Amino acid sequence: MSDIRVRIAPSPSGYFHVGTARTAIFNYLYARAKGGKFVLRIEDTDVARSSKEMVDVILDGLKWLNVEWDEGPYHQSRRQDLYPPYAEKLLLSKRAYRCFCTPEELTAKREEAQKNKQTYQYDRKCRDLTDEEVDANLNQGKKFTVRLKLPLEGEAEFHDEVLGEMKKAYEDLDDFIIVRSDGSPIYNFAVVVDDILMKITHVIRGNDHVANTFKQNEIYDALDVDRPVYAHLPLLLRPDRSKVSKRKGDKSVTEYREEGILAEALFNYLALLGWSPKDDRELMSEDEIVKVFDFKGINPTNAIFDPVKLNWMNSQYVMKADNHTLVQIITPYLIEADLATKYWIETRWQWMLKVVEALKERCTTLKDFAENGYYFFKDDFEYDPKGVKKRFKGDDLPDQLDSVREELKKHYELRKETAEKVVRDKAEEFGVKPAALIHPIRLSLTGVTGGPGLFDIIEILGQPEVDKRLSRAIEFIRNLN
RNA sequence: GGUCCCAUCGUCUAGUGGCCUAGGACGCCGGCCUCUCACGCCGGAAACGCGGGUUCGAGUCCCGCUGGGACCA
Repeated sequence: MSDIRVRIAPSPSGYFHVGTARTAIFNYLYARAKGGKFVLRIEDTDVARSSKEMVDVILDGLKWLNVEWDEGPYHQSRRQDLYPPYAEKLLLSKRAYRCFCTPEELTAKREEAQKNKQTYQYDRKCRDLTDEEVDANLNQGKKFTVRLKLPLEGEAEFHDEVLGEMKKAYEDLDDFIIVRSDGSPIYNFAVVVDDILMKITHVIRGNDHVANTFKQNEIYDALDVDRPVYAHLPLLLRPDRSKVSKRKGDKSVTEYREEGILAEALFNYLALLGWSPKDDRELMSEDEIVKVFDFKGINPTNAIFDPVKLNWMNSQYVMKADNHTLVQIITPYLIEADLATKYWIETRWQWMLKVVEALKERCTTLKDFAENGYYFFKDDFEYDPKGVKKRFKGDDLPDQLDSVREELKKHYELRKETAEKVVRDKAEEFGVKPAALIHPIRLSLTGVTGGPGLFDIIEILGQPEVDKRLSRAIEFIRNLN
């Protein structure tokens, strides 16, 4: 057991970002790989977008992905009393100071700088106020913010496990605010205090936070607390190379889930985006990944999220999934598509296992089971027009099909071997290739030209259903002209 | 605009000075298998952004440029 403690600190927005999921996975993986603890903290100080429902979107998503946290969730909104003492401490040690500049003054200075094409920086006007001046301002009831006192020269630096040595000149950093005039903590300050209190040793997060890191380090230093180890992850990009985002319509974890992506597949795919086991393995279980997961395998380059590869990976997981499990997890999709009820499925479990077995290697997502295999549940489908044109032709066909139908009818228990023998024998009898019968029969039975092997379909459908569907098709073909 | 980061096939990546004639995976193309569709198998096209160095030797180290991204404004 190590003292390693990592965390994710998502802010709830009602949208579970794939980037958030990826960060969560990397933290989780690191904790598991190193025997540490994984803490969940909800940054819900933006009350407007932090309803219980919005928080649940994230909690449910994490649980679904099997990314279980060891501690939390802590809610930042309930921790507001914890920050002031730390600000007080910084004020006392003179590592921070009260700034009495008004928002108007500051805005004016910023605009002025902008007009002169200068980079705006706070001018540190209140940095060296005497105690008397401060008291005077306080007595007048003037509002103030708290700013951190930063070095004026030299370089801020830190080591990043992914990016290496990071440096930034202090002249590019200004005395930033850590506490607003209403006493509430600024993001960076709250994060640091929370991380200190939660004894976070490793901060693993997206590299969009590197700029924050320089500031946060200053807070750690001012507070005289050891800085954590940092690992900044590459960002997830869209195919147009911009950041994956809700606004641009990128799918959330919730949506992938609804579309029938398996949690294991998404986990696997996300773990391999920006991290590599350094060998040729791609399909890896969580356990396999945990065994070799390390910062060394993390790539610094931003990665494009490729839904096509995710789909491929998902199809691999679907194919390998256990049939019982599959029946269970596709049930909601069948119900949704109005193909069956829960009860109906439960009472035909053995039969469902066969359906799933026939379909699994042709389905990319769970939704596909309903979309590609509806004919196992409905018999009032239309015949695919292109199929009709190609397969429902020839004057002899109706009679031949009827002959096959009669022969099949002699077998109450229609096993696939039996069905195959009947069809092939009939083909020989008619002097045609088996395919000349097989294709029209498939179209008759399913309405489509593709799908599982015909004899598997016949066995699954069963005698009465096959007979019924063949009759319907024969009638249909006879009426074609 | 300022600051920081990044740079191998279209995409995800392996590669830490000679093992690279740059490997794997997705996707794409062709073939095999076959009752169709898939699966599977075999094969193919496809990359070190550019320019300078360093070195006997550079995808690998250094510099510049270009490109991309992020953060701040």
